[in-house]
Amino acid sequence: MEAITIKDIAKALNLSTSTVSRALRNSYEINPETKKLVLEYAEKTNYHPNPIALSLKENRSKAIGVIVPEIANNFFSQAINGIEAVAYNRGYHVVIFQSHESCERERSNIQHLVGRKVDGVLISLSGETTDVSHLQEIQNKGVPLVIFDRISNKIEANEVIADNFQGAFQATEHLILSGRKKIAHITSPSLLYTTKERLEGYKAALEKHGIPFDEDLVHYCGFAPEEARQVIFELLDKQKPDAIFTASDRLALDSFAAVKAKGINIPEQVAFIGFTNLQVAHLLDPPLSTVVQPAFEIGRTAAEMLLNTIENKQSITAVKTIKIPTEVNLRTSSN
Amino acid sequence: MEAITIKDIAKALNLSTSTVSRALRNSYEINPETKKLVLEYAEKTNYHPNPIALSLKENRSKAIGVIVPEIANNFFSQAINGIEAVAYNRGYHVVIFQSHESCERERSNIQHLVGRKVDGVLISLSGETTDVSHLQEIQNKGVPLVIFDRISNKIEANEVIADNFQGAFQATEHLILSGRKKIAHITSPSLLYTTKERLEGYKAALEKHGIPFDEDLVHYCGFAPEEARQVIFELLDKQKPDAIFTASDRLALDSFAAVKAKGINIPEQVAFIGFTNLQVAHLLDPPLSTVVQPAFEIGRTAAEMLLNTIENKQSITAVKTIKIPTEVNLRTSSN
DNA sequence: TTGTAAGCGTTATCAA
DNA sequence: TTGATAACGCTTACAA
Repeated sequence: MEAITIKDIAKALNLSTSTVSRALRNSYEINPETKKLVLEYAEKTNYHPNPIALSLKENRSKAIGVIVPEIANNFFSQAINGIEAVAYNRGYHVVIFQSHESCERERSNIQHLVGRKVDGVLISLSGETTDVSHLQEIQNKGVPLVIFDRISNKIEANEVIADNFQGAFQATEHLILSGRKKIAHITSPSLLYTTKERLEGYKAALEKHGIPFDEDLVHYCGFAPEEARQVIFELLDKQKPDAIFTASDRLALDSFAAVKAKGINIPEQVAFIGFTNLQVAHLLDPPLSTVVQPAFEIGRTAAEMLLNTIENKQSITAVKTIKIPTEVNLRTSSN
Repeated sequence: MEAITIKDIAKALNLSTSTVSRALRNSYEINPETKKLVLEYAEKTNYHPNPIALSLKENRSKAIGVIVPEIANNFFSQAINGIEAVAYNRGYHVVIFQSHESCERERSNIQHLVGRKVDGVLISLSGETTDVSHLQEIQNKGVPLVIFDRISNKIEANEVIADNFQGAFQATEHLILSGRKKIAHITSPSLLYTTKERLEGYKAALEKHGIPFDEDLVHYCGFAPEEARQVIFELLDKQKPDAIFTASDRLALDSFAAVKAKGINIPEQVAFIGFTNLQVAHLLDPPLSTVVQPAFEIGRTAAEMLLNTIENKQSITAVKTIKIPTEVNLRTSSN
């Protein structure tokens, strides 16, 4: 039941391994009949080249590594879906790791992937990552790299992100146009690039409509489960906003739940809109308006960019950033 | 910037590769000083053994393969999370594939994984898989295998599943105890093992409470997006149930949305409970009672079982099935 | 057109 | 205690 090798074929057909190898790969420098013989035998015995031997020889693995903060997250699992779709079509494997929002773990993941000789790396940075030397190292080693969604301005790399500025602008403007003036922004840790971009979009919308920016209305939340709830309660007590713009699935749901728990009416007293990839936003009570990051599309695009770089269709040094538009879904209680 | 190898160390220290190798692995048959020298140099140059060369030599990869129908699914992404947690702790990599509910794709995934010499496979069957010969083949090859959640009775293998019977029983009984008599069951394709078990639980609860089983109240839904909606509309028109018990996230949401779209009051006219891993069930309008499959736990358990088999802590032939209890969350509009 | 041999990085066997 | 050599499966100069 052991897998058949080129040696076995060679022995069976009284040929040398190199002849068999040639028959299997090239078409030139080989007698068509020999070739036919080999191919038939290979077919019959269900021969498949050993990818590990190939990796060792060619120093590549036909695999790409993916590092995300968490798999069990709508955005990331959808992005992985997009990545996998492209990789599969182009004959690559996907090796997935989670950083669990830990920079230490992220470094270790990178080490593993490099050791495994992956042909390229797709990464969305952990919420903790400020030092990006581990990424610079793999760039120096010539390993193609694409950063998606959670990018960093500390490193020059190919990037794919949602248009966070635009999404945040639209979300905020939507709240303003529906008559809100005191719009809170509950968002992710301040060092994330996406956080900054969204804040800019939020500010730009306020400015456009002549509403002064009040930094007490902006709250940064870590990834601890109870944190958002505390922040919201405090916010509701002190700043008393008439609208909340949240930056992620988790923040949207935690805020939503916290506001309801306080017995505050949504959207009469506090209107909501969130950056989320929830698929049930329209079924919530009341339905939640959302700004959606096209996760699948982001994954797809990032994977394509990476594979193009790997296959030298794109220069490894020509760094660029692709922005994918967000989608706004406005929902009212009536529909 | 190329990775350093044993050869490099040997050359630098004027030793043979075998001595270096020994210094790095064994402690015996080696001069402590030589060993120290090698280890120091290895440390200094940041030497890491090439896992690909090791794989080729030892015919194993320190990687496990995971095949799930879809990654972008709460249940599966949480299960993968559990798998990854265990694998990481025990020094294994996780290679993930999706079958996209296609048996063909599943076979191809298995081929890839076997080719890659993964040390074991974790799989949750596609909704289409009836012929399990591809699984039997890898068993014959001696590749450790654990099937989780979507198992099959056509193959003897290690399995980890939720207690679907118990969960379905509790769900149905809950509806009965709240006064419902005409309880519909919207469920997955009939050939899934989980579907059968849930149906049994449903029937058992009806029987216990003297309600005759009516097969017109049971509807099997494929994975097409619009299918559930159609089924629900028809069901509402013809059978007019006073309660619905659904079998998955998707079916719960689609049914929920369809019933609301019909302008039917939940739960007054139709009560709901679903087998889901939604994290927002309590925020829906009205809150949705759920039977939760402990996805993370299932993944964790399956991965542990697999790694124990791989590392020979468990015989590969001693096949067993582990059932993980489900959790029931009852929710009413008032809380 | 085909075969021989070296090499990818490592370990195991045997000899020194 | 150390070193030379073969082997894992494959490709590719180079030789025949």
